[in-house]
Amino acid sequence: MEKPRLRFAPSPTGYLHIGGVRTALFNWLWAKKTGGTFVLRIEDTDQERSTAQSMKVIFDSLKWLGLSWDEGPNPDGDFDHEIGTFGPYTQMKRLDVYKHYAERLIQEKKAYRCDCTKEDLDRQREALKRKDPKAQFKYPGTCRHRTSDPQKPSVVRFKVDPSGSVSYVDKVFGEVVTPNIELQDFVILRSDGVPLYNFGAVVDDITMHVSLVARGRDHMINTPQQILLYQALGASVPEFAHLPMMLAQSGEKLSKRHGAVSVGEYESQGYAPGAMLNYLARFGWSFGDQEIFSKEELIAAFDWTHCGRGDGKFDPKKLLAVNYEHLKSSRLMPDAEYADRVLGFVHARGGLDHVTTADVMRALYTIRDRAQTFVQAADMLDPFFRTPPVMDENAKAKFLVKQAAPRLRSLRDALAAVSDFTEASAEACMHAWLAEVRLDIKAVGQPVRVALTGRTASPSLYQVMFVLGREQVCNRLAHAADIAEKSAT
RNA sequence: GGCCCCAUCGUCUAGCGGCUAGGACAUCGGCCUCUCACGCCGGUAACGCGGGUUCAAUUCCCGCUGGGGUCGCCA
Repeated sequence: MEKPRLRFAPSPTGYLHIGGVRTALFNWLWAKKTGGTFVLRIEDTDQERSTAQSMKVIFDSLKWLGLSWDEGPNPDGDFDHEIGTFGPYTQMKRLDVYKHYAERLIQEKKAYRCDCTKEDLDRQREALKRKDPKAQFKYPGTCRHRTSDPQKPSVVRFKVDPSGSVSYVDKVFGEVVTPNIELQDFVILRSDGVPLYNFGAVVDDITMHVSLVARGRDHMINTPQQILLYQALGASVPEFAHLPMMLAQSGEKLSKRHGAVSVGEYESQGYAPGAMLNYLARFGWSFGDQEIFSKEELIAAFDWTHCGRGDGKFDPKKLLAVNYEHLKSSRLMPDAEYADRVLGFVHARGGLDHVTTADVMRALYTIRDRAQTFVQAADMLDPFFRTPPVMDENAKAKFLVKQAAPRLRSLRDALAAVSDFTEASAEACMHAWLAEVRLDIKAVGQPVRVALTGRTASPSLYQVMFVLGREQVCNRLAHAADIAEKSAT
């Protein structure tokens, strides 16, 4: 079998949607698995909505996710830079290509110019609706057998033979048959020479030798028209794989109304790209009971036969759980990568610019299995690096009370005498001290925790002590004792 | 409304004629415990309905119902 060529063809009209990412991912996975080619093409023919900024967002998101493309625009260089055989793949730079193919179809009488105006058609549509509300409007073929007025602006329409039918075997849905009678003479080129989706995509997929088109099920309706175009242009028809939709919890189309839907939001909320990919891959695809995958495992396991056909609902809670699986210590992410990623979130908290990767590495083990996101992780790390730690007012009021002051001082004195300050020696020291002052750890644990971290929840006290170091621990205990002293209670 | 697609726990899913219908997330108990988590143990929870086919249907066929997609000089 020849190596497949796949593509992801988003239009730059906003952020990169997680539904789009799933489409990109399935294409990418199959290309990686088969040694095929993954092409990125920007479909910017909707000039009203396309922006250079959202094109950049697409590049950035794809790069963050690690979904690298083999051919397509090079965002790091000049857009005119050629990569591989083709490129850059932005449709607005290929207008003459579409025009050429459209011209050919006209020559061969497979398409014709039509100068019916949009207003005319709208009027006809409404008139029909008034006469028979249930009737379906189709272009009546007004210009099919006449020569359009060259003075008037005209579109190019593709002739559809109403007899016969189009059929193809979808890699996910199986055989799909559409009678041509359901179709109509559709527009392939606008009056301004810009191609419409169906035509642009087909011409591009032909010239870019795309052999498998995998896209959302919302495009399934376009496939018959596109196949007709392939045939009319004498090109071989690619394979198709349509993916079921990812809907919001409400069952509606996923949109901003239903919470975060753009890749960028998840990035800034502290999700790992691998987790995002893992969740999306397992959505509508399965591999026995396995839920957690590295990228490599995904590539090895992916196939089309285990793609489901039913639409699904996006579940942010499960995504969060999958993210935790990727963040906790495991084969999925080495400490160094974790530290690298979380450092940015630490710095983003402000006032912690001095913190280095090495600092994070030292404290990492205390929080790695506790944080679900990098944002949470950075928050947990905060007390280690900020001196004095930010005091939670409620924690202070509840635990740094008068009674605690002498205890904190006494403990400080005990810890100050420990020579080799480790997790174990700190623990041993504290136990000895507890025995000496005849207190239960439950009586002093929280005051100590608040003294050291400013919070009522933290990693193990001894881990915190070890990471902070003896001097910091003693200072913080003394500082907290002073606060407790002045407490009203 | 026409055309098209789909249908197993709340959610993502396994199942491809015979299973106590399995897993994961969520949820609810319990254990662990210096706090919060983590972890561990256990529970609740699904084959939409009606006809067929068959010795036997979650599984195959038909209808219904429900959900979704799409009906542009958007993609």
